[in-house]
Amino acid sequence: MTSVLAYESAYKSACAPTVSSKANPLAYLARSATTSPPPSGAVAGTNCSDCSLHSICMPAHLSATELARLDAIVCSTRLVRRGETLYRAGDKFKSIYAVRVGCFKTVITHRDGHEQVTGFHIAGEPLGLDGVCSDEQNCDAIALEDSKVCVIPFDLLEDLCHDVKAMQQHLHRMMSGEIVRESGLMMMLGTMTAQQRVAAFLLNLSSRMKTRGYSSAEFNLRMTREEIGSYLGLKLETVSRMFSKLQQAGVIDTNGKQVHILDSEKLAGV
Amino acid sequence: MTSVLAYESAYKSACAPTVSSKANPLAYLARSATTSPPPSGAVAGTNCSDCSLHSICMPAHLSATELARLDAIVCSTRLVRRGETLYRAGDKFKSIYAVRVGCFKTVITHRDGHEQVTGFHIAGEPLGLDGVCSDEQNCDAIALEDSKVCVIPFDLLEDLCHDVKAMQQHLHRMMSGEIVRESGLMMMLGTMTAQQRVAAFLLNLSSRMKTRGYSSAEFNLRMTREEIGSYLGLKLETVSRMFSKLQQAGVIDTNGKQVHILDSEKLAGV
DNA sequence: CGTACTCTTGAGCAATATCAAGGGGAGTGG
DNA sequence: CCACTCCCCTTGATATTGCTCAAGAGTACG
Repeated sequence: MTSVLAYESAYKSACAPTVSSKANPLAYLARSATTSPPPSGAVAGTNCSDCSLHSICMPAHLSATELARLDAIVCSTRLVRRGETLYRAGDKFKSIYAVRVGCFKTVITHRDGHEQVTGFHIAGEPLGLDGVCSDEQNCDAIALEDSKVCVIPFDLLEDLCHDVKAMQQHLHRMMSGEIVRESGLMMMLGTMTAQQRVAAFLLNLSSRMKTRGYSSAEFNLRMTREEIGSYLGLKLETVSRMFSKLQQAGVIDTNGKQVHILDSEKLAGV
Repeated sequence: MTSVLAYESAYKSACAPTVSSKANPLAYLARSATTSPPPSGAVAGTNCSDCSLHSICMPAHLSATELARLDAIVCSTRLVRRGETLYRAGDKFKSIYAVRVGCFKTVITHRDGHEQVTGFHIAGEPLGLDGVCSDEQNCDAIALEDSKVCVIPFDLLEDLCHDVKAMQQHLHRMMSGEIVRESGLMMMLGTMTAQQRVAAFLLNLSSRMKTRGYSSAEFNLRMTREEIGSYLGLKLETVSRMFSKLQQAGVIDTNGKQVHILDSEKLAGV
Protein backbone atom coordinates (compact mmCIF):
# COMPACT_ATOMS: atom_id res chain seq x y z
CA MET A 1 0.00 0.00 0.00
CA THR A 2 1.18 3.44 -0.82
CA SER A 3 1.83 5.50 2.27
CA VAL A 4 -0.12 8.71 2.34
CA LEU A 5 2.77 10.38 4.08
CA ALA A 6 4.38 11.12 0.76
CA TYR A 7 1.55 13.45 -0.04
CA GLU A 8 1.62 14.78 3.48
CA SER A 9 5.24 15.78 3.37
CA ALA A 10 4.80 17.49 0.04
CA TYR A 11 3.07 20.40 1.65
CA LYS A 12 5.71 22.54 3.17
CA SER A 13 3.82 25.74 3.77
CA ALA A 14 5.29 27.90 6.46
CA CYS A 15 2.72 28.95 8.99
CA ALA A 16 2.75 30.90 12.22
CA PRO A 17 2.39 29.04 15.49
CA THR A 18 -0.59 30.92 16.88
CA VAL A 19 -3.46 33.03 15.68
CA SER A 20 -3.81 36.31 17.47
CA SER A 21 -7.34 36.90 18.68
CA LYS A 22 -6.52 40.36 19.90
CA ALA A 23 -6.68 41.84 16.41
CA ASN A 24 -9.02 44.78 16.37
CA PRO A 25 -12.25 43.67 14.70
CA LEU A 26 -12.74 47.14 13.29
CA ALA A 27 -9.59 46.64 11.31
CA TYR A 28 -11.88 44.81 8.90
CA LEU A 29 -12.64 48.21 7.44
CA ALA A 30 -10.41 47.84 4.45
CA ARG A 31 -8.28 50.72 3.42
CA SER A 32 -8.37 51.20 -0.31
CA ALA A 33 -5.57 49.58 -2.25
CA THR A 34 -3.42 51.95 -4.22
CA THR A 35 -0.72 51.39 -6.77
CA SER A 36 1.40 54.21 -5.41
CA PRO A 37 3.19 53.54 -2.14
CA PRO A 38 0.80 54.40 0.68
CA PRO A 39 1.97 56.45 3.66
CA SER A 40 3.91 54.44 6.15
CA GLY A 41 2.70 54.06 9.70
CA ALA A 42 0.13 51.37 9.13
CA VAL A 43 -2.90 51.06 11.34
CA ALA A 44 -2.33 48.85 14.35
CA GLY A 45 -3.76 45.41 13.78
CA THR A 46 -3.37 45.50 10.02
CA ASN A 47 0.36 45.84 9.61
CA CYS A 48 2.67 42.94 9.03
CA SER A 49 5.26 43.58 11.69
CA ASP A 50 3.00 42.42 14.49
CA CYS A 51 0.95 39.94 12.51
CA SER A 52 1.08 36.48 13.93
CA LEU A 53 0.95 34.98 10.46
CA HIS A 54 3.88 36.91 9.08
CA SER A 55 5.94 33.86 8.25
CA ILE A 56 3.91 33.31 5.12
CA CYS A 57 4.30 36.86 3.85
CA MET A 58 7.89 37.49 4.66
CA PRO A 59 11.20 35.74 4.92
CA ALA A 60 12.66 34.91 8.30
CA HIS A 61 14.90 37.87 8.98
CA LEU A 62 14.12 41.32 7.71
CA SER A 63 15.54 44.62 8.86
CA ALA A 64 13.27 47.21 10.41
CA THR A 65 13.41 49.23 7.21
CA GLU A 66 12.46 46.28 5.08
CA LEU A 67 9.65 45.38 7.42
CA ALA A 68 8.30 48.90 7.21
CA ARG A 69 8.28 48.64 3.44
CA LEU A 70 6.30 45.42 3.60
CA ASP A 71 3.85 47.06 5.98
CA ALA A 72 3.46 49.85 3.48
CA ILE A 73 2.59 47.41 0.70
CA VAL A 74 0.14 45.24 2.54
CA CYS A 75 -2.03 48.22 3.14
CA SER A 76 -5.44 46.68 3.17
CA THR A 77 -7.32 43.75 4.52
CA ARG A 78 -10.63 42.51 3.27
CA LEU A 79 -13.49 40.77 4.98
CA VAL A 80 -15.23 38.06 3.02
CA ARG A 81 -18.38 36.57 4.44
CA ARG A 82 -19.21 32.90 4.20
CA GLY A 83 -20.22 31.98 0.67
CA GLU A 84 -18.91 35.22 -0.83
CA THR A 85 -16.14 35.24 -3.40
CA LEU A 86 -12.79 36.91 -2.86
CA TYR A 87 -12.18 36.84 -6.60
CA ARG A 88 -13.57 35.09 -9.63
CA ALA A 89 -11.98 33.40 -12.62
CA GLY A 90 -11.45 36.02 -15.29
CA ASP A 91 -10.98 38.88 -12.83
CA LYS A 92 -7.99 41.02 -13.66
CA PHE A 93 -5.03 39.82 -11.66
CA LYS A 94 -3.71 42.55 -9.40
CA SER A 95 -3.01 41.11 -6.00
CA ILE A 96 -2.18 37.98 -4.18
CA TYR A 97 -3.73 37.31 -0.80
CA ALA A 98 -2.82 35.85 2.53
CA VAL A 99 -5.59 34.26 4.56
CA ARG A 100 -5.58 35.89 7.96
CA VAL A 101 -8.72 34.47 9.50
CA GLY A 102 -11.02 31.79 8.19
CA CYS A 103 -10.95 29.36 5.31
CA PHE A 104 -11.34 29.45 1.53
CA LYS A 105 -11.84 27.00 -1.27
CA THR A 106 -10.61 27.61 -4.81
CA VAL A 107 -12.86 26.32 -7.56
CA ILE A 108 -12.44 25.93 -11.30
CA THR A 109 -15.70 26.14 -13.21
CA HIS A 110 -15.88 24.44 -16.58
CA ARG A 111 -17.90 25.78 -19.43
CA ASP A 112 -20.52 23.12 -18.82
CA GLY A 113 -21.07 24.47 -15.33
CA HIS A 114 -19.31 21.56 -13.72
CA GLU A 115 -17.17 22.68 -10.79
CA GLN A 116 -14.04 21.26 -9.25
CA VAL A 117 -12.42 22.27 -5.99
CA THR A 118 -8.68 22.70 -6.51
CA GLY A 119 -7.68 23.61 -2.99
CA PHE A 120 -8.53 24.63 0.53
CA HIS A 121 -6.71 27.52 2.14
CA ILE A 122 -6.66 28.12 5.86
CA ALA A 123 -5.19 30.98 7.88
CA GLY A 124 -1.54 31.57 7.14
CA GLU A 125 -1.69 30.31 3.57
CA PRO A 126 -1.30 32.16 0.28
CA LEU A 127 -4.04 32.57 -2.28
CA GLY A 128 -4.03 33.73 -5.89
CA LEU A 129 -0.53 32.76 -7.03
CA ASP A 130 -1.97 31.02 -10.06
CA GLY A 131 -3.09 34.35 -11.48
CA VAL A 132 0.41 35.64 -12.12
CA CYS A 133 0.88 33.78 -15.38
CA SER A 134 -2.08 35.04 -17.31
CA ASP A 135 -2.89 38.43 -15.82
CA GLU A 136 -6.22 37.08 -14.77
CA GLN A 137 -7.46 34.80 -12.05
CA ASN A 138 -7.91 31.18 -13.07
CA CYS A 139 -10.37 30.14 -10.43
CA ASP A 140 -12.94 31.40 -7.97
CA ALA A 141 -11.91 31.83 -4.36
CA ILE A 142 -14.89 31.37 -2.05
CA ALA A 143 -14.97 31.79 1.72
CA LEU A 144 -16.13 28.70 3.62
CA GLU A 145 -16.68 30.80 6.74
CA ASP A 146 -16.46 34.49 7.57
CA SER A 147 -12.85 35.25 6.71
CA LYS A 148 -10.29 37.98 6.47
CA VAL A 149 -7.42 38.30 4.02
CA CYS A 150 -4.48 40.62 3.59
CA VAL A 151 -4.32 42.13 0.14
CA ILE A 152 -0.86 42.22 -1.39
CA PRO A 153 -0.69 44.19 -4.66
CA PHE A 154 1.53 42.09 -6.84
CA ASP A 155 3.25 44.92 -8.70
CA LEU A 156 4.32 46.47 -5.42
CA LEU A 157 5.49 43.09 -4.19
CA GLU A 158 7.61 42.70 -7.31
CA ASP A 159 9.11 46.13 -6.62
CA LEU A 160 9.91 45.08 -3.09
CA CYS A 161 11.43 41.86 -4.36
CA HIS A 162 13.65 43.94 -6.54
CA ASP A 163 15.10 45.71 -3.52
CA VAL A 164 15.07 42.92 -0.98
CA LYS A 165 16.65 39.72 -2.17
CA ALA A 166 15.32 37.70 0.75
CA MET A 167 11.83 38.75 -0.26
CA GLN A 168 12.43 37.69 -3.83
CA GLN A 169 13.62 34.29 -2.74
CA HIS A 170 10.66 33.95 -0.44
CA LEU A 171 8.23 34.65 -3.24
CA HIS A 172 9.95 32.13 -5.47
CA ARG A 173 9.75 29.55 -2.74
CA MET A 174 6.08 30.21 -2.19
CA MET A 175 5.34 29.73 -5.87
CA SER A 176 7.51 26.68 -6.17
CA GLY A 177 5.90 25.30 -3.04
CA GLU A 178 2.55 25.64 -4.71
CA ILE A 179 3.87 23.60 -7.67
CA VAL A 180 5.09 20.87 -5.33
CA ARG A 181 1.84 20.87 -3.38
CA GLU A 182 -0.09 20.32 -6.57
CA SER A 183 2.15 17.58 -7.85
CA GLY A 184 1.59 15.82 -4.54
CA LEU A 185 -2.10 16.10 -5.07
CA MET A 186 -1.77 14.80 -8.60
CA MET A 187 0.02 11.78 -7.26
CA MET A 188 -2.81 11.25 -4.87
CA LEU A 189 -5.46 11.51 -7.56
CA GLY A 190 -3.50 9.27 -9.87
CA THR A 191 -2.54 6.42 -7.60
CA MET A 192 -4.51 6.27 -4.36
CA THR A 193 -7.69 4.45 -3.44
CA ALA A 194 -10.69 6.31 -2.04
CA GLN A 195 -9.78 5.38 1.52
CA GLN A 196 -6.19 6.49 1.08
CA ARG A 197 -7.28 9.81 -0.36
CA VAL A 198 -9.54 10.57 2.55
CA ALA A 199 -6.85 9.52 5.00
CA ALA A 200 -4.27 11.68 3.25
CA PHE A 201 -6.66 14.59 3.23
CA LEU A 202 -7.25 14.35 6.96
CA LEU A 203 -3.56 13.99 7.76
CA ASN A 204 -2.68 16.94 5.58
CA LEU A 205 -5.29 19.10 7.27
CA SER A 206 -4.18 17.84 10.64
CA SER A 207 -0.58 18.85 10.08
CA ARG A 208 -1.61 22.26 8.82
CA MET A 209 -3.78 22.81 11.88
CA LYS A 210 -0.92 21.79 14.10
CA THR A 211 1.42 24.26 12.45
CA ARG A 212 -1.06 26.97 13.33
CA GLY A 213 -0.97 25.98 16.97
CA TYR A 214 -4.25 24.15 17.01
CA SER A 215 -4.79 20.55 17.96
CA SER A 216 -3.71 18.19 15.26
CA ALA A 217 -6.02 15.51 16.60
CA GLU A 218 -9.32 17.31 16.81
CA PHE A 219 -10.75 19.91 14.48
CA ASN A 220 -13.81 21.06 12.60
CA LEU A 221 -14.08 20.65 8.86
CA ARG A 222 -15.30 23.81 7.19
CA MET A 223 -16.15 22.11 3.93
CA THR A 224 -18.93 19.72 2.98
CA ARG A 225 -18.49 16.10 1.94
CA GLU A 226 -19.25 17.18 -1.58
CA GLU A 227 -16.43 19.74 -1.56
CA ILE A 228 -14.03 17.18 -0.13
CA GLY A 229 -15.12 14.74 -2.80
CA SER A 230 -14.65 17.26 -5.57
CA TYR A 231 -11.16 17.97 -4.29
CA LEU A 232 -10.26 14.30 -4.00
CA GLY A 233 -11.87 13.17 -7.22
CA LEU A 234 -14.60 11.20 -5.42
CA LYS A 235 -18.34 11.39 -5.05
CA LEU A 236 -19.77 12.68 -1.80
CA GLU A 237 -21.27 9.28 -0.96
CA THR A 238 -17.88 7.67 -1.28
CA VAL A 239 -16.31 10.24 1.01
CA SER A 240 -19.03 9.61 3.56
CA ARG A 241 -18.51 5.86 3.34
CA MET A 242 -14.78 6.24 3.86
CA PHE A 243 -15.37 8.36 6.95
CA SER A 244 -17.64 5.64 8.28
CA LYS A 245 -15.17 2.92 7.40
CA LEU A 246 -12.29 4.70 9.13
CA GLN A 247 -14.52 5.20 12.14
CA GLN A 248 -15.46 1.52 12.27
CA ALA A 249 -11.77 0.71 12.12
CA GLY A 250 -11.27 2.86 15.20
CA VAL A 251 -8.86 5.17 13.40
CA ILE A 252 -10.94 8.32 13.61
CA ASP A 253 -14.04 9.52 15.40
CA THR A 254 -16.36 11.72 13.39
CA ASN A 255 -19.62 13.43 14.01
CA GLY A 256 -20.58 15.42 10.98
CA LYS A 257 -17.96 18.10 10.51
CA GLN A 258 -16.20 17.34 13.78
CA VAL A 259 -13.21 15.09 13.34
CA HIS A 260 -11.08 13.38 15.96
CA ILE A 261 -8.02 11.51 14.78
CA LEU A 262 -7.53 8.62 17.18
CA ASP A 263 -4.58 6.88 15.54
CA SER A 264 -2.62 8.93 13.06
CA GLU A 265 -0.09 6.12 12.60
CA LYS A 266 -2.77 3.78 11.40
CA LEU A 267 -4.33 6.55 9.34
CA ALA A 268 -1.04 7.07 7.54
CA GLY A 269 -0.68 3.35 6.96
CA VAL A 270 -4.06 2.85 5.31
CA MET B 1 -19.71 15.39 -21.09
CA THR B 2 -16.85 17.45 -19.88
CA SER B 3 -14.92 19.04 -22.70
CA VAL B 4 -11.27 18.22 -22.62
CA LEU B 5 -10.54 21.65 -24.00
CA ALA B 6 -10.56 23.08 -20.54
CA TYR B 7 -7.46 21.11 -19.75
CA GLU B 8 -6.03 21.94 -23.09
CA SER B 9 -6.35 25.66 -22.63
CA ALA B 10 -4.81 25.49 -19.21
CA TYR B 11 -1.42 24.92 -20.71
CA LYS B 12 -0.12 28.27 -21.79
CA SER B 13 3.53 27.54 -22.17
CA ALA B 14 5.29 29.89 -24.51
CA CYS B 15 7.19 28.03 -27.17
CA ALA B 16 9.17 29.01 -30.21
CA PRO B 17 7.65 28.46 -33.63
CA THR B 18 10.45 26.41 -35.14
CA VAL B 19 13.31 24.25 -34.06
CA SER B 20 16.57 25.13 -35.68
CA SER B 21 18.26 22.09 -37.09
CA LYS B 22 21.30 24.07 -38.06
CA ALA B 23 22.60 24.14 -34.51
CA ASN B 24 26.12 22.81 -34.40
CA PRO B 25 25.97 19.28 -33.02
CA LEU B 26 29.36 19.74 -31.46
CA ALA B 27 27.87 22.43 -29.30
CA TYR B 28 26.71 19.51 -27.18
CA LEU B 29 30.11 19.65 -25.56
CA ALA B 30 28.95 21.37 -22.45
CA ARG B 31 31.00 24.19 -21.11
CA SER B 32 31.35 23.92 -17.37
CA ALA B 33 28.84 25.89 -15.33
CA THR B 34 30.29 28.55 -13.11
CA THR B 35 28.78 30.77 -10.49
CA SER B 36 30.85 33.75 -11.50
CA PRO B 37 29.87 35.46 -14.73
CA PRO B 38 31.63 33.74 -17.60
CA PRO B 39 33.32 35.77 -20.32
CA SER B 40 30.85 37.24 -22.74
CA GLY B 41 30.95 36.25 -26.38
CA ALA B 42 29.25 32.93 -26.00
CA VAL B 43 30.00 30.13 -28.42
CA ALA B 44 27.76 30.23 -31.47
CA GLY B 45 24.95 27.75 -31.13
CA THR B 46 24.83 27.82 -27.38
CA ASN B 47 23.91 31.42 -26.66
CA CYS B 48 20.39 32.67 -26.17
CA SER B 49 20.32 35.54 -28.58
CA ASP B 50 20.14 33.30 -31.62
CA CYS B 51 18.35 30.38 -30.00
CA SER B 52 15.13 29.53 -31.69
CA LEU B 53 13.57 28.58 -28.40
CA HIS B 54 14.34 31.84 -26.66
CA SER B 55 10.75 32.76 -25.95
CA ILE B 56 10.69 30.36 -23.04
CA CYS B 57 13.82 31.75 -21.42
CA MET B 58 13.29 35.40 -21.93
CA PRO B 59 10.58 37.99 -22.11
CA ALA B 60 9.53 39.44 -25.43
CA HIS B 61 11.64 42.54 -25.71
CA LEU B 62 15.07 42.80 -24.21
CA SER B 63 17.75 45.32 -24.99
CA ALA B 64 21.03 44.15 -26.45
CA THR B 65 22.72 44.65 -23.10
CA GLU B 66 20.11 42.60 -21.29
CA LEU B 67 20.33 39.86 -23.90
CA ALA B 68 24.06 39.73 -23.46
CA ARG B 69 23.63 39.29 -19.74
CA LEU B 70 21.25 36.40 -20.32
CA ASP B 71 23.74 34.83 -22.70
CA ALA B 72 26.34 35.14 -19.99
CA ILE B 73 24.18 33.30 -17.50
CA VAL B 74 23.04 30.44 -19.68
CA CYS B 75 26.59 29.43 -20.17
CA SER B 76 26.26 25.72 -20.55
CA THR B 77 24.21 23.11 -22.28
CA ARG B 78 24.05 19.50 -21.36
CA LEU B 79 23.48 16.40 -23.40
CA VAL B 80 21.38 13.69 -21.82
CA ARG B 81 21.11 10.36 -23.57
CA ARG B 82 17.92 8.37 -23.69
CA GLY B 83 17.19 6.79 -20.34
CA GLU B 84 19.70 8.93 -18.48
CA THR B 85 18.66 11.31 -15.74
CA LEU B 86 19.15 15.06 -15.90
CA TYR B 87 18.67 15.29 -12.16
CA ARG B 88 17.31 13.11 -9.39
CA ALA B 89 15.02 13.79 -6.46
CA GLY B 90 17.15 14.89 -3.55
CA ASP B 91 19.82 16.49 -5.70
CA LYS B 92 20.81 19.93 -4.48
CA PHE B 93 18.82 22.51 -6.38
CA LYS B 94 21.09 24.85 -8.31
CA SER B 95 19.69 25.35 -11.76
CA ILE B 96 16.58 25.27 -13.78
CA TYR B 97 16.66 23.90 -17.30
CA ALA B 98 15.16 24.59 -20.68
CA VAL B 99 14.70 21.65 -23.01
CA ARG B 100 16.40 22.50 -26.25
CA VAL B 101 16.23 19.23 -28.13
CA GLY B 102 14.40 16.07 -27.21
CA CYS B 103 11.91 15.07 -24.56
CA PHE B 104 11.90 14.38 -20.82
CA LYS B 105 9.60 12.86 -18.26
CA THR B 106 9.57 13.88 -14.62
CA VAL B 107 8.95 11.10 -12.15
CA ILE B 108 8.23 11.03 -8.43
CA THR B 109 9.40 7.86 -6.73
CA HIS B 110 7.65 6.84 -3.52
CA ARG B 111 9.38 5.15 -0.66
CA ASP B 112 7.77 1.85 -1.68
CA GLY B 113 9.44 2.08 -5.06
CA HIS B 114 6.24 2.95 -6.83
CA GLU B 115 6.77 5.58 -9.52
CA GLN B 116 4.49 8.19 -10.97
CA VAL B 117 5.09 10.34 -14.01
CA THR B 118 4.22 13.95 -13.21
CA GLY B 119 4.94 15.51 -16.56
CA PHE B 120 6.40 15.36 -20.05
CA HIS B 121 8.59 18.17 -21.26
CA ILE B 122 9.36 18.75 -24.91
CA ALA B 123 11.68 21.26 -26.55
CA GLY B 124 10.98 24.82 -25.52
CA GLU B 125 9.63 23.95 -22.11
CA PRO B 126 11.05 24.62 -18.65
CA LEU B 127 12.20 21.94 -16.26
CA GLY B 128 13.07 22.00 -12.58
CA LEU B 129 10.96 24.87 -11.29
CA ASP B 130 9.61 22.68 -8.52
CA GLY B 131 13.04 22.57 -6.90
CA VAL B 132 13.06 26.23 -5.90
CA CYS B 133 10.95 25.78 -2.80
CA SER B 134 12.99 23.22 -0.98
CA ASP B 135 16.55 23.71 -2.21
CA GLU B 136 16.46 20.22 -3.61
CA GLN B 137 14.87 18.56 -6.59
CA ASN B 138 11.56 16.88 -5.93
CA CYS B 139 11.56 14.46 -8.80
CA ASP B 140 13.73 12.65 -11.31
CA ALA B 141 14.01 14.09 -14.80
CA ILE B 142 14.69 11.35 -17.33
CA ALA B 143 15.32 11.75 -21.05
CA LEU B 144 12.92 9.83 -23.29
CA GLU B 145 15.27 10.28 -26.25
CA ASP B 146 18.70 11.78 -26.73
CA SER B 147 18.16 15.33 -25.56
CA LYS B 148 19.87 18.61 -24.91
CA VAL B 149 19.08 21.19 -22.26
CA CYS B 150 20.27 24.67 -21.43
CA VAL B 151 21.45 24.99 -17.86
CA ILE B 152 20.30 28.15 -16.10
CA PRO B 153 21.92 28.63 -12.68
CA PHE B 154 19.08 29.87 -10.52
CA ASP B 155 21.06 32.23 -8.32
CA LEU B 156 22.37 34.04 -11.37
CA LEU B 157 18.87 34.16 -12.80
CA GLU B 158 17.63 35.75 -9.60
CA ASP B 159 20.39 38.33 -9.89
CA LEU B 160 19.36 39.07 -13.45
CA CYS B 161 15.74 39.34 -12.36
CA HIS B 162 16.84 41.92 -9.87
CA ASP B 163 18.20 44.12 -12.63
CA VAL B 164 15.73 43.40 -15.40
CA LYS B 165 12.13 43.75 -14.38
CA ALA B 166 10.84 42.12 -17.55
CA MET B 167 12.93 39.08 -16.69
CA GLN B 168 11.53 38.96 -13.19
CA GLN B 169 7.99 39.08 -14.48
CA HIS B 170 8.77 36.40 -17.00
CA LEU B 171 10.07 34.08 -14.31
CA HIS B 172 7.00 34.68 -12.20
CA ARG B 173 4.80 33.90 -15.16
CA MET B 174 6.66 30.70 -15.89
CA MET B 175 6.24 29.54 -12.31
CA SER B 176 2.62 30.55 -12.13
CA GLY B 177 2.05 28.86 -15.48
CA GLU B 178 3.37 25.66 -13.99
CA ILE B 179 0.85 26.00 -11.16
CA VAL B 180 -1.97 26.46 -13.64
CA ARG B 181 -0.78 23.57 -15.79
CA GLU B 182 -0.86 21.28 -12.78
CA SER B 183 -4.26 22.40 -11.60
CA GLY B 184 -5.54 21.57 -15.08
CA LEU B 185 -4.07 18.13 -14.74
CA MET B 186 -5.61 17.73 -11.32
CA MET B 187 -8.95 18.54 -12.81
CA MET B 188 -8.37 15.89 -15.41
CA LEU B 189 -7.42 13.24 -12.88
CA GLY B 190 -10.31 14.18 -10.64
CA THR B 191 -13.16 14.37 -13.08
CA MET B 192 -12.48 12.73 -16.42
CA THR B 193 -13.11 9.22 -17.70
CA ALA B 194 -10.29 7.13 -19.15
CA GLN B 195 -11.26 8.01 -22.69
CA GLN B 196 -11.44 11.71 -21.92
CA ARG B 197 -8.03 11.62 -20.30
CA VAL B 198 -6.39 10.00 -23.28
CA ALA B 199 -8.16 12.43 -25.62
CA ALA B 200 -7.07 15.40 -23.53
CA PHE B 201 -3.53 14.09 -23.44
CA LEU B 202 -3.38 13.81 -27.22
CA LEU B 203 -4.90 17.24 -27.77
CA ASN B 204 -2.51 18.80 -25.29
CA LEU B 205 0.47 17.23 -26.97
CA SER B 206 -0.90 18.18 -30.36
CA SER B 207 -1.17 21.84 -29.45
CA ARG B 208 2.31 21.87 -27.99
CA MET B 209 3.72 20.28 -31.14
CA LYS B 210 1.93 22.85 -33.23
CA THR B 211 3.39 25.69 -31.22
CA ARG B 212 6.80 24.33 -32.05
CA GLY B 213 6.03 24.43 -35.73
CA TYR B 214 5.40 20.74 -36.16
CA SER B 215 2.24 19.17 -37.44
CA SER B 216 -0.50 19.18 -34.87
CA ALA B 217 -2.18 16.26 -36.59
CA GLU B 218 0.63 13.75 -36.87
CA PHE B 219 3.44 13.03 -34.47
CA ASN B 220 5.42 10.36 -32.72
CA LEU B 221 4.95 9.62 -29.06
CA ARG B 222 8.23 9.35 -27.20
CA MET B 223 6.72 7.70 -24.17
CA THR B 224 5.34 4.21 -23.62
CA ARG B 225 1.73 3.35 -22.87
CA GLU B 226 2.80 2.66 -19.33
CA GLU B 227 4.28 6.14 -18.93
CA ILE B 228 1.17 7.72 -20.39
CA GLY B 229 -0.92 5.64 -18.02
CA SER B 230 1.14 6.65 -15.03
CA TYR B 231 0.75 10.27 -16.01
CA LEU B 232 -3.01 9.96 -16.54
CA GLY B 233 -3.72 7.78 -13.54
CA LEU B 234 -4.55 4.73 -15.68
CA LYS B 235 -3.12 1.29 -16.31
CA LEU B 236 -1.27 0.68 -19.54
CA GLU B 237 -3.90 -1.77 -20.74
CA THR B 238 -6.57 0.87 -20.30
CA VAL B 239 -4.54 3.40 -22.27
CA SER B 240 -4.11 0.87 -25.05
CA ARG B 241 -7.82 0.11 -25.09
CA MET B 242 -8.68 3.80 -25.31
CA PHE B 243 -6.34 4.22 -28.25
CA SER B 244 -8.08 1.31 -29.96
CA LYS B 245 -11.50 2.68 -29.12
CA LEU B 246 -10.68 6.11 -30.52
CA GLN B 247 -9.31 4.47 -33.61
CA GLN B 248 -12.47 2.40 -34.10
CA ALA B 249 -14.46 5.60 -33.76
CA GLY B 250 -12.43 7.04 -36.60
CA VAL B 251 -11.16 9.89 -34.47
CA ILE B 252 -7.48 8.98 -34.57
CA ASP B 253 -5.24 6.63 -36.44
CA THR B 254 -2.47 4.97 -34.45
CA ASN B 255 0.25 2.55 -35.18
CA GLY B 256 2.28 2.00 -32.06
CA LYS B 257 3.92 5.29 -31.19
CA GLN B 258 2.80 7.01 -34.35
CA VAL B 259 -0.36 9.05 -33.90
CA HIS B 260 -2.53 10.75 -36.48
CA ILE B 261 -5.38 12.89 -35.27
CA LEU B 262 -8.14 12.64 -37.84
CA ASP B 263 -10.86 14.68 -36.16
CA SER B 264 -9.69 16.97 -33.39
CA GLU B 265 -13.19 18.39 -32.98
CA LYS B 266 -14.59 14.99 -32.16
CA LEU B 267 -11.56 14.22 -30.00
CA ALA B 268 -12.26 17.32 -27.95
CA GLY B 269 -15.91 16.41 -27.65
CA VAL B 270 -15.38 12.89 -26.31
C1' DC C 1 18.52 -12.83 -36.00
C1' DG C 2 17.33 -13.39 -31.49
C1' DT C 3 16.00 -11.30 -27.23
C1' DA C 4 13.70 -8.13 -24.53
C1' DC C 5 10.56 -4.84 -24.45
C1' DT C 6 6.14 -3.02 -25.86
C1' DC C 7 1.57 -3.26 -27.38
C1' DT C 8 -2.99 -5.44 -28.06
C1' DT C 9 -6.94 -8.02 -26.72
C1' DG C 10 -9.96 -11.06 -23.81
C1' DA C 11 -12.29 -12.59 -19.45
C1' DG C 12 -13.46 -11.99 -14.84
C1' DC C 13 -13.34 -9.04 -10.78
C1' DA C 14 -12.99 -5.20 -7.49
C1' DA C 15 -13.74 -0.47 -6.60
C1' DT C 16 -16.39 3.40 -7.15
C1' DA C 17 -20.43 5.77 -9.24
C1' DT C 18 -25.30 6.06 -9.50
C1' DC C 19 -29.90 5.91 -7.84
C1' DA C 20 -32.77 6.07 -3.93
C1' DA C 21 -34.54 6.77 0.69
C1' DG C 22 -34.46 8.58 5.14
C1' DG C 23 -32.44 10.99 9.30
C1' DG C 24 -30.41 14.99 11.72
C1' DG C 25 -29.02 19.74 12.59
C1' DA C 26 -28.98 24.76 11.88
C1' DG C 27 -31.22 28.68 10.70
C1' DT C 28 -35.77 31.09 10.06
C1' DG C 29 -40.25 32.69 10.73
C1' DG C 30 -44.41 32.46 13.32
C1' DC D 1 -40.09 28.67 22.06
C1' DC D 2 -41.54 25.71 18.57
C1' DA D 3 -42.31 24.12 13.95
C1' DC D 4 -40.76 24.21 9.42
C1' DT D 5 -37.56 24.00 5.78
C1' DC D 6 -33.40 23.36 3.64
C1' DC D 7 -29.10 21.35 3.56
C1' DC D 8 -26.10 17.98 4.60
C1' DC D 9 -25.01 13.42 5.84
C1' DT D 10 -25.56 8.38 6.00
C1' DT D 11 -26.64 3.93 4.26
C1' DG D 12 -28.37 0.36 0.98
C1' DA D 13 -28.97 -1.76 -3.69
C1' DT D 14 -27.47 -1.88 -8.29
C1' DA D 15 -24.70 -0.44 -12.39
C1' DT D 16 -20.49 0.71 -14.54
C1' DT D 17 -15.75 1.62 -15.10
C1' DG D 18 -11.29 0.47 -15.00
C1' DC D 19 -8.06 -3.05 -12.92
C1' DT D 20 -5.97 -7.68 -12.76
C1' DC D 21 -4.44 -11.69 -14.82
C1' DA D 22 -3.16 -13.92 -18.97
C1' DA D 23 -1.74 -14.94 -23.64
C1' DG D 24 0.19 -13.78 -27.83
C1' DA D 25 1.84 -10.67 -31.52
C1' DG D 26 4.62 -6.81 -33.04
C1' DT D 27 8.90 -3.98 -32.85
C1' DA D 28 13.47 -2.11 -31.80
C1' DC D 29 18.06 -2.78 -30.93
C1' DG D 30 22.31 -5.16 -30.03
